[in-house]
Amino acid sequence: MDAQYKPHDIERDAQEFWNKNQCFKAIEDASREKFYCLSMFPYPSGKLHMGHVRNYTIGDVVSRFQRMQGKNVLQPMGWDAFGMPAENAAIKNQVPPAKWTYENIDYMRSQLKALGFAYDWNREFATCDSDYYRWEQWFFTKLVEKGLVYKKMSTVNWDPVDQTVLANEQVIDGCGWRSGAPVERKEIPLWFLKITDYADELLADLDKVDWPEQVKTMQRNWIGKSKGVELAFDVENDEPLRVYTTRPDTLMGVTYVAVAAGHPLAKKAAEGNAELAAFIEECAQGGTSEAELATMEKRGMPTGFDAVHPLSGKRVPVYVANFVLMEYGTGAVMAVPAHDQRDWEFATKYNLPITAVIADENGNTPDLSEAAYVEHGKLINSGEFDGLDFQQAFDAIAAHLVQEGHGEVKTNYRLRDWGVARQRYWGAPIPVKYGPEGQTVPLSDDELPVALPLEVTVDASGSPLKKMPEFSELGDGWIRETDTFDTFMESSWYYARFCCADNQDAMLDERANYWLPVDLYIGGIEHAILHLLYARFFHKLMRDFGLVESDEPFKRLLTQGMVIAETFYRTAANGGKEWFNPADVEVKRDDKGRPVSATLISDGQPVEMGGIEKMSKSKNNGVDPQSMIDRFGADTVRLFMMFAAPPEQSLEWSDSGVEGANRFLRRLWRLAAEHIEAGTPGSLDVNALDDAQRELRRKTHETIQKAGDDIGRRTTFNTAIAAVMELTNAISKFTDTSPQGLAVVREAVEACILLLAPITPHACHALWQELGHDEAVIDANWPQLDESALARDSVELVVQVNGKLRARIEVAADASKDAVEAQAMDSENVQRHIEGKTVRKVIVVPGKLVNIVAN
RNA sequence: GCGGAUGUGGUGGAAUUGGUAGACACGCUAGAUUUAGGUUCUAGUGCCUUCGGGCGUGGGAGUUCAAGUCUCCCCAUCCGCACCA
Repeated sequence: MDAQYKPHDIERDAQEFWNKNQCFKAIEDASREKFYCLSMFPYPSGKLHMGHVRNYTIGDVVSRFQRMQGKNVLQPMGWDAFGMPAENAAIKNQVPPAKWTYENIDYMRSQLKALGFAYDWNREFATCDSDYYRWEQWFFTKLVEKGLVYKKMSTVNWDPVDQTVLANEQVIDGCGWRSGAPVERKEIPLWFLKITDYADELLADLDKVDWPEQVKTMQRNWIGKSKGVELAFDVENDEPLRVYTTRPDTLMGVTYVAVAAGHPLAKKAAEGNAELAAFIEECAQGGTSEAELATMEKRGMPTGFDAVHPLSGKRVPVYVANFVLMEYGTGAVMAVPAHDQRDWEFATKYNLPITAVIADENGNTPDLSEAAYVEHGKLINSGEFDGLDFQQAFDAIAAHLVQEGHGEVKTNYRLRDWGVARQRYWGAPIPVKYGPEGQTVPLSDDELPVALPLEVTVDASGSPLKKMPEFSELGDGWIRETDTFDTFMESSWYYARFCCADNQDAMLDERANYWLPVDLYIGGIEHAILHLLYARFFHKLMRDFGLVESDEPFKRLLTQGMVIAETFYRTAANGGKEWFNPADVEVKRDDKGRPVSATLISDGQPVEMGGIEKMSKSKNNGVDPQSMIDRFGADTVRLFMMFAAPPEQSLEWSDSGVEGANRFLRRLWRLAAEHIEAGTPGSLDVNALDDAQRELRRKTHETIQKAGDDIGRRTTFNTAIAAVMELTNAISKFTDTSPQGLAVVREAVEACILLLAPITPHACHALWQELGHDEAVIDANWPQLDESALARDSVELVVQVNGKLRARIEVAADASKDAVEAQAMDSENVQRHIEGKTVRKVIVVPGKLVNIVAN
């Protein structure tokens, strides 16, 4: 055996072996338990970043672990290939998006292969392949037929200079990113999917999945089911204003009503009011993102109309307000400034009356001088409803409104229908055509697929499809829809297509029901709401069309944290910051190891330390995975990634941490080499071991137990690795080279290799062969725990006096409580600390501690 | 603004069910061997200390024999907010 650890040779050989033998080709087999492990597929942006490496290493570790548990494992990989960056690259470099995308895929595939991931590459596809998106188009036409799709006006960011729709990301400080012009909100007709039809089921089925509780909470809040009342304020000579409220108990506190700038009543009021018309126009300024709308300055203007309060009959003014949006709910809200903070701020600003109708916890009128009182409480100033609590008031007022024909109890959702149309080129064309008489018709099966033309010129002025008559004009006055699908459409069902990616005749087949649901889905926490909710929705749609049998796509979810790194910069003369990559910077430390300064290696001059941030291009703190693979090998990168932090937390990149991971692998290699050198072990006789041999063997089996639990149940790979490191440290200290000594070491070394095999598969592949095994380590079973090896004759307990550690005692494992207590009391240091005191109580926690309470 | 999370030595982190705070690693200090393959090995390393011990898990209160862990309040940072993927 080569005493040197040579990662590049080892990794090349192992990968060749896996390739040649098609080791990771997954075949459906109803007689075997399946395990479908999926990592969120990447957008082919150019090259892998550390976030990808982390994501895919987690998936690979779990896949290989499950394989060693005897499962039939599917781990596929593909490409989320449609999206804006390809169009941006096209504008910048005059390269067609398709060419750019497929070249990126080729490079990134080679990087994934270099990392040794156990993917079934036979199932690979890119979402921009027409073989993939054709089924999405087909399915969309079925949804149209079933009435789950509709078209309605919707607000988009409009760049008035470039005459194009902007994504929220392209709006910087309220201005278009290319033109710099102030962005406007514009209404255009768009296609929507009725996700709200499934709101209740999407909410209820969260109870069926094994997901992190915080993700489920986020989804529940996003769906936002609420029970309230929709009620009407009459308006003279006009339609009644309909509003929704979850607080009908505060209805008597309404002092004004606010409508959206686009509301018909606002438009009517503006007809004879130039000032109001100007204000309404101003309300169209700015972007559409919720964060922007929620944080902008709340402004309003009276319409001159009054609304009639449905309970009191009193008149309240109707305002136009910039924070009320036409497309959410009814486009109008009732305002209760005493009990809603936003209404309070608005009323304070415009000197509108504030009327308290809910008493505080002492039954008094709440103090409203600084803020609204938003808690529930008993009603006041509400006439016949005074004294009722929240629920009583809700019911009584709702009943009253229903009786008068002024309202109804209604369940509302915060969730809005999914707008799936994009005015962009690089996406799947929406399969719809429009007739000369204004007909809207989904394409028939024989008109599908609609292939996206690949040779195009992309510029900043809107979708090129609109300018391609050969695409959009169908003859006889018929034209094709030129909008494309939101890329969330493709990522909403790719996990199912992996089950039968080669099927040319159907979207899915029975193989999908063998593999689905995905047993473990791994990806970034940033997808906690949108992607995961859309995919769950799509799965239920497919189920209702008989394409899949399960209710949920992802049984278990692991949300990984970000990869972050130190940033370094210099401030330029103009005040701007120049960012330097950590690879080009040297950090100096004081004798306690604290970083004190940093210098740029190339010029030796100091740079500022800018704190630890998410790896990004803008801060230039990304570490290139490829350079790390070139330097240390894939196993070192994988090991560091899994060891540096638990998967759900953010992971701080550390060069010395990577060196440490590499050092460990070299040590492991040497340990195996020295063991082989030491001679042939005897056959292990567990009844003939001395104390030291039994102790090492116990450590081996404790490690087997812990590593299996950590990887399989807890997915805390870092602690599994730490446990194996402890075992290797124990092996290093164990110098017994007798036949039984060597046999115990052999068992320990094999355990290390098997336990690490999912994490550092190349090195373990080679070491397993060196130890003389014929089978490859990927086909080995996870090591078997021998419970009897864990047994101890005696255990160490700690003894506390009043909760403070005062002594340690060694007691027989089966010692009685009384015996333990007596031995604890016997201890010299304990006696010293209870001297002069009375022992009030002694608590014995078996196997753990004794606490003596004395005063 | 709303929703979700995080906070432990010089650093990353461990402590799984309320029961020994700091496993494992990085860094640093000292020493040894010399270091052809980004050497290796040994010892030390939370802070303070009168060497008895005291203090210590973002800050403040509380529950308990016992709190990093449970409850309440506060602070800081990060993620998402529907057209980034």
